[in-house]
Amino acid sequence: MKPYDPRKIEPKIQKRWEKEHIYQASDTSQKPKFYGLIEFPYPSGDGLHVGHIRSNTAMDVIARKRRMEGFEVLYPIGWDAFGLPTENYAIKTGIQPAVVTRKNTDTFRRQLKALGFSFDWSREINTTDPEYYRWTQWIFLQFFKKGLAYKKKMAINWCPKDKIGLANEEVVDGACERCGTPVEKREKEQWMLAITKYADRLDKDLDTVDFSERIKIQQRNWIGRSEGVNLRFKVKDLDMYFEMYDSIPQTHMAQTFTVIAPEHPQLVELVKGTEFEKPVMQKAQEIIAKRLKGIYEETAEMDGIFTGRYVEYPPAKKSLPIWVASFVVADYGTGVVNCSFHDERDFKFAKKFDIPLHPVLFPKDSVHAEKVRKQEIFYREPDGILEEPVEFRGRRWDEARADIIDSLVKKGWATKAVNYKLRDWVFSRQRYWGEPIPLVHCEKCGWVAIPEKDLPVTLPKVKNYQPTDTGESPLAGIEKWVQTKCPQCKGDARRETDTMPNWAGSSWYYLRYADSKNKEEFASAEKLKKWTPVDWYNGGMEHTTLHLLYSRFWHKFLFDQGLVPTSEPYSKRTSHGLILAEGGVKMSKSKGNVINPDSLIETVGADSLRLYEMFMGPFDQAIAWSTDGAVGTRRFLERVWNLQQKVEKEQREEATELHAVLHKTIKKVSEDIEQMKFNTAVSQLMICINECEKQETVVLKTYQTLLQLLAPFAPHISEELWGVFGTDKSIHLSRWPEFDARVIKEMSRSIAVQINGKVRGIILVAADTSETEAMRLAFELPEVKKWLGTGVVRKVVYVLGKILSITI
RNA sequence: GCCGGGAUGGCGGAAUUGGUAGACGCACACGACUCAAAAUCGUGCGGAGAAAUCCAUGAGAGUUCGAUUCUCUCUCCCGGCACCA
Repeated sequence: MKPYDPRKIEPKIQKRWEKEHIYQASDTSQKPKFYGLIEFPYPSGDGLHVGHIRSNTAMDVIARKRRMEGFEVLYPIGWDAFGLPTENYAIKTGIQPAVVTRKNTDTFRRQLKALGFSFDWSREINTTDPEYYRWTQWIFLQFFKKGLAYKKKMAINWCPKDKIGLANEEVVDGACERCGTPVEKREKEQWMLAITKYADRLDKDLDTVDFSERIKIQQRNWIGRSEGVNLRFKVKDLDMYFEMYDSIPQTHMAQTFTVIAPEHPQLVELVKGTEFEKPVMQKAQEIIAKRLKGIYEETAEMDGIFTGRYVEYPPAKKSLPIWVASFVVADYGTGVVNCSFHDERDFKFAKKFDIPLHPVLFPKDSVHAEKVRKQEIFYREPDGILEEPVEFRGRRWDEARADIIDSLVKKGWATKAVNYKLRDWVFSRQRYWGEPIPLVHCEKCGWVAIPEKDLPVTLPKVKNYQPTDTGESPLAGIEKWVQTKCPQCKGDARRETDTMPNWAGSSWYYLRYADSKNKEEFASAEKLKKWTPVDWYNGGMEHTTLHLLYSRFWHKFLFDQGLVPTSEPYSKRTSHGLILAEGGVKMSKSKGNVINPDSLIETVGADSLRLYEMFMGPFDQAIAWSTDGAVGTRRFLERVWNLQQKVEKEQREEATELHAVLHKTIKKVSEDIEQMKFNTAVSQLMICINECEKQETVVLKTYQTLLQLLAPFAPHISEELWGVFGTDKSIHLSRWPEFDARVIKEMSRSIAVQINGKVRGIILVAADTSETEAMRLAFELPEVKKWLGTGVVRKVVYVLGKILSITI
């Protein structure tokens, strides 16, 4: 027997797989399909991270198991290659981003292949390939044509040092990610995608998919659906009306004043020509300016001014003064809000500006109720008792909600309404390394789409990737590229110089895998029908509210256009935990604690590395790296290798206790993989190998089965040994083992004997031993005799195969 | 502040979802092999105790024959959101 040498075996096996194309998904196969997906990596200059390996291995294990279970498996790979790090590298070095990207993807490809993932490399895609982003642009144009892409002036994050517009995700704790300078806000025209039009379905349809609960909760929080009422009020002495949204209308009788957002478009009209006009507009400007600097966000400090106007408020038969307030924003609800004692912010504001309050909700406990009555403390609790409106006096705040809403609607004061926290998606970036937005601006025709036949609008090569002083994309500096003709009127026009965010290419990439070489469409209807939706998508928790939501939105839009066959892109979504450096801190280049996969493959081998990453801990939790642990899994594989010597050549049934352990292992490994409990699946394999080592010899069938169970985790060593002990056909195309429940059941088991709740002895019995028999065996034990003493048995609880509990 | 998830040996973690707490692995110690070391194999490994035994799953209570698991109260840690009316 040769010693186990992964450095020889692994490349050899990888070549064989490549030659036999065993991981290429067939579009015409009659087998049921399985589409497993991982988030395609951003090919950074640092090479593959051990975190990539963890999630890729997990899905590889699942894909390999599915293949062995008889599915036609699609497990594709590609590169999400547009983005800042590459652009910044280009700025620093002057090397073209496309060149840097090619170099980086080459490294990633080599590393991924060395790890033996069962990717279908024939479908490899790259978001920066014009043949790919042509369709990203095409999809954008569908949004544009349906009016879901629109331009809007809005505040963006601005780094005053770098003189550059920053995306929200490039702002960390209010400072520029790159230089740490505090970020300012600046008004700029931006392309927007109307994701809010889909807010309702993005929320509701979560019920139809198998996403882990915490992903659903996080998406729901982000969408922020809120149910309430809209009320319409007239401004006193003016022919002017305000709508306002109220999500807690139970306390509407407590409302004593109204606030309006300083940026509200109707504010000017409200105070025009009055003595209040000047001070109010001045204060509003002041608040807006402070907000742009982000001051209020930090301090929650309040500011405001009385406008001199009132709204007529029929429920209370009075008029409420209108104030401008710093805590109201124009882009949630309607930007106008009625305020009451029972909202903490309103309460604070009223106290600061001496605005009268009127509590209507009181705690049961009289001491506290008195304090509320005297308006000394803020109060709002679900079990509080209402005093007004009188028809609801004595009812609990939470329980009365539905009835109060009904009554408001009936009286004609309100209509039911829904609001969302979700905002439309800012889709422009003033950057070079992204998909050009395929639009031109013509003086006569406005914004005009580039005709389909002229797509893609390719990125021109530039000399200088440095953003301009004005915050425009470097593309704006290429006058030759910017100047063009209007496709509609053939007159002079100028190209849009903004590019798309890096979320664009990743919003639909899983569709392209179905038909990655198609030159006529982003993917053919037939192939989309064959492969979509994605059956299982694993990725990072950090993408829950951005990528995952964005791609669901794109997919739903495409579904509405009849371009994809399902309304949701992913049937199932799970997430992995981060891998931290040894000591539990974040792995980073600057800290010098990054683990290099190449050297690990060299020292312990790809199989050991894969196995360790599955064994290290619960898959969905963050965990610290330990290179010693990888050495441990290498030792395990050595033992699997050495077990060859004990294998009997003749095929026969296993007759020892090992038989039951083996079947238990088949069961546990099969079930644990489905639940992504890879750590316990691996430990069960270890238990089974330990059991094998105790035997004189191991039956061939047992060894074969073990190799099959190991195959998804350690595909190379199992393939190599399968060549000796299995068949000529790849182990990865063999049939996944099935367990025999009877064999497991027949296993004898030890049962604990408890006396007064404490374990005093253990009896070894068959699984179906009766209570009387168990009692008889228990009473024979000297420990039990001793503890029983002269006591009288008062109660016996016997759980089959688990415990015998005696109370004396 | 709101929402979610945690806390178990020296370390990563396991516990059939109410049934022998610490599986499996790492580290460590001792022994075998060796001139020696590494590798490998064997033994031990929560704490206290000579032992019987007792204590122990963040803290405190409760339910139960029996609680890491269920209920309540509290502490700490991690993640997400945050002027959302």
